Amino acid sequence: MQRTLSSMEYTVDEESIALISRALAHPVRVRILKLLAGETCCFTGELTGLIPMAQSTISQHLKALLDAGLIQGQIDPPKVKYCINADHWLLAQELFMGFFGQGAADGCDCD
Amino acid sequence: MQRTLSSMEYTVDEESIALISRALAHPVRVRILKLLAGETCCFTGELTGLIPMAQSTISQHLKALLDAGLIQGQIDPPKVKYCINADHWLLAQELFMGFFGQGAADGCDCD
DNA sequence: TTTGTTCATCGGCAATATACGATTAACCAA
DNA sequence: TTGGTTAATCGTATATTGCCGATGAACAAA
Repeated sequence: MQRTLSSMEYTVDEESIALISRALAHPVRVRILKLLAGETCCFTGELTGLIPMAQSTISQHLKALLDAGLIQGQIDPPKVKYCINADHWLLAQELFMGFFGQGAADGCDCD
Repeated sequence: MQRTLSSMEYTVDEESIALISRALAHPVRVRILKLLAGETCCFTGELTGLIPMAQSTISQHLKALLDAGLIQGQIDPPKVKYCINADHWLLAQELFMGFFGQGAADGCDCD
């Protein structure tokens, strides 16, 4: 995410929405989240069976979701369990609700 | 958005969420949407006065939002009015509500 | 027609994202 | 200790993104 040289400052919410959106910006990550949200839990190994991508690639996508705080992992050697990070999930939900809930209601004379 | 060689197919919703998320994945675009949604009505390229970026850069960001269907433009020579695309905005809202509304409620044995 | 205004698009550069195979790290079991 | 299993990380190639200045297109006004 390249930034301009000029000092452009964003609010925490703006940054948060952008950060979470980046995590959701690839359909396979949306798919993974759906799988994790549906099932109680999941191993990485099971995902490799469900998603036709290299194991390393899936691991990268999981890392992206981890970095965004949308999921969490728990080591259960030699496997790793991944699941939705409920707290952050709720925060993200509220964040997007607030964002999409704003404006666009009072019409626009472009129509 | 590079795709795997293997035939990975996604649902319409998954693709839509990824597409809209890509549009929201940069804080300046979130800011622009807030500005457009916040002001009573349409906005023009006075955005260049509010955002310390080159005019061409802002135009590119507007195009990204246009392509995602989140905003719409109306030519009013020599200016262009932009505003939230209310219809698509509502669809996006419902899409994300449905997405964030799923799962994460029935707990997870990772905790 | 000429000039001025506004916005989109082009070209170029640097940074990031995505994919893969290969390797490494961690751990259990024999 | 040795071997097997699982997942993260490394290295690399390619595609995309983001920024800018410069140019082009469209149109109103003089």
